[in-house]
Amino acid sequence: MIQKPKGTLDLYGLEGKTYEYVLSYMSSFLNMYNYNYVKIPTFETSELYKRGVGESSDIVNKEMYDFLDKSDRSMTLRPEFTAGVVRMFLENKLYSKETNKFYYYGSAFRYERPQSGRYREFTQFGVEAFGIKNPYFDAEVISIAYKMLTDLGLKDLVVQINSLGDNSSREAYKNALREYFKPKLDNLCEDCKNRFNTNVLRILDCKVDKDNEILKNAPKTLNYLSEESKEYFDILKTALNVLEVPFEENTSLVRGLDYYTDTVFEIVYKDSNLGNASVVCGGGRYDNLVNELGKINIPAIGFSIGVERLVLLLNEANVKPIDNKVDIYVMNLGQDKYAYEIVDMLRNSGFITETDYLNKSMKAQFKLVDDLNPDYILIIGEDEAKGNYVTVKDNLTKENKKVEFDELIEYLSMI
RNA sequence: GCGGUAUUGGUGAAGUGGUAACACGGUAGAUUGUGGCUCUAUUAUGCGUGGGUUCGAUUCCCACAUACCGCCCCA
Repeated sequence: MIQKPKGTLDLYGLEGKTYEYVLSYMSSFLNMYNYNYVKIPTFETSELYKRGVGESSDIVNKEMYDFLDKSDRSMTLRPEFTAGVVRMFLENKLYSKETNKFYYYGSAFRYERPQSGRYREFTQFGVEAFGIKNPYFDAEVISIAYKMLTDLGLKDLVVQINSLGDNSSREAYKNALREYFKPKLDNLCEDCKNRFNTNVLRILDCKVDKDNEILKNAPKTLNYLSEESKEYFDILKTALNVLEVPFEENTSLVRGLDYYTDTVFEIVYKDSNLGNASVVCGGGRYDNLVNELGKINIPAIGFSIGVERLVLLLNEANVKPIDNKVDIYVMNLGQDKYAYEIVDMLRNSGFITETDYLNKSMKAQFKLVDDLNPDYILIIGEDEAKGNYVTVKDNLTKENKKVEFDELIEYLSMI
C-alpha cells in the first residue's frame, strides 16, 4: 500500500464537511467587513521568503520546502502567505489605492516533525490590510479573528497581545536583553544559549526555563517602547475594550517571524488537549515589510488561522456544521426511465434528492432511508409508472398519498 | 533535527511460535409493494512494508514507513 507522505492529511466525512463549512463561513464573514479575496501562487522564488519572513526565523532556516526547478531556479513552496501577499500587492501596484483589505486561504508547507494539529501541508486562512495605521483598526482586525472563531462555536478563547514597538524600540530592547542575559547564560538551557545568538527575544518564550527567576526578572518590552509605541499600545487596549474583545497582556509573546512591529497577538483555545496546537490564530502589525520588499513605506497588519487546528478544536468542542439534509428519497423499484426523470425534475426544482442506483430491493432501500432521514419518500413501482402518478410517503406520519405526475412539484412545494 | 510509544478487517478491538475471539457496520434471506425490531447466513489465505531466525512467524530479531507524545518551532 502506498501511504500518504509524512505530515499530510486526508479529510473526509464529518471533518471534511467541517473544513468546507469553516472556509465558506469565514469567507462570507470577511466580505461583511469589505475584505476582498486574493489568490497567490503556491510557490515563489526562494528569495522572497528569505527576505520576507527573515533569515533568522526557523521557518526559513530549517523548514522551507525549497527545490530547484528545471531551469535551476530556486523555488519555495509557500511557508506562509504574508510575504506572497505583499509581493502581489507591490507587483500589481495596488498601492495606487490608499487602503487595501485582503483575505486568502490555501495550503502552506513547512518541513517539520508532524504531530496532531501540526502538518507539513496545512491550510491557512488569513487577512492582510495595507495602508492603515490606527490602533482602533488593529483592534478591529483582532476582533474579526476573535468573532469568527467565537461565532463558529469555540468558547473559552483567550486573546493574548503584546507590543514589540517600532524598529528603534525593538533594537533597544534586544540590546537590553543581551546585556541582561549575557552574564547569566550558564544558568539557561542549551536551546536558550543558542537563542541568545540567533534571536534573543525567543528566550522569553522558553518552556524549559519558564519558571526560571532569570526569565521572570528579565527586562520587559513595555519599558523599552518609544513614547509613540507605548501610546499606540495603550489606545489599542482601550479599543479592544470598546469592541468587547477579552484579552490578556503577555509580555513574553514575541512571535517567530522577523517582520512584526508594534502589535502582535495570538488566540489560544484554553480547554484543548492539543498542547501547542491550541494556538489557532496568530498575527500582528508589520510596518516595515512592504518597505523591505518594495522600498515604499506602507503600514500593514494581518493574521492567520490554522484551519486544520480549527477543525480539530471544533471537533473537540463538539461543534457540528449545518448539515444539508436530504429532502426527498426516490425509491426506484425497477422503473428506471420514469424514476430518473422524476429525480432530475426534483433536483431542477431545488429539492435535495437522493435515489438508488444499484437496483436494490425495497427493504434495502428503506434501510438507506433510515440513514438519510428525508422528509418524503417517493415510491415508484410498476403501478405508478403505468398510471403516471407517484406515491408520496410522509416520512414523519408514514402516510401515503397518490399524486399525479403533472402536479408533483406543485404538491411538494406546498407541503 | 533529537528522544519516546504505537501499527491486527470498513470501524472499535482480543490474541498466540503452529496457522486470527468478540462487538458494531456491510451484504443476502426469513418478509415476491412498504422499512427502522428480531432471527439466520455471510463478511481478514491475512495481522504497516521489506528482510532475517525457525520445520513453521501476525507473534522473536533488524531495517524502513507512517501515526501519536515530548523537545525545537509554529497555524
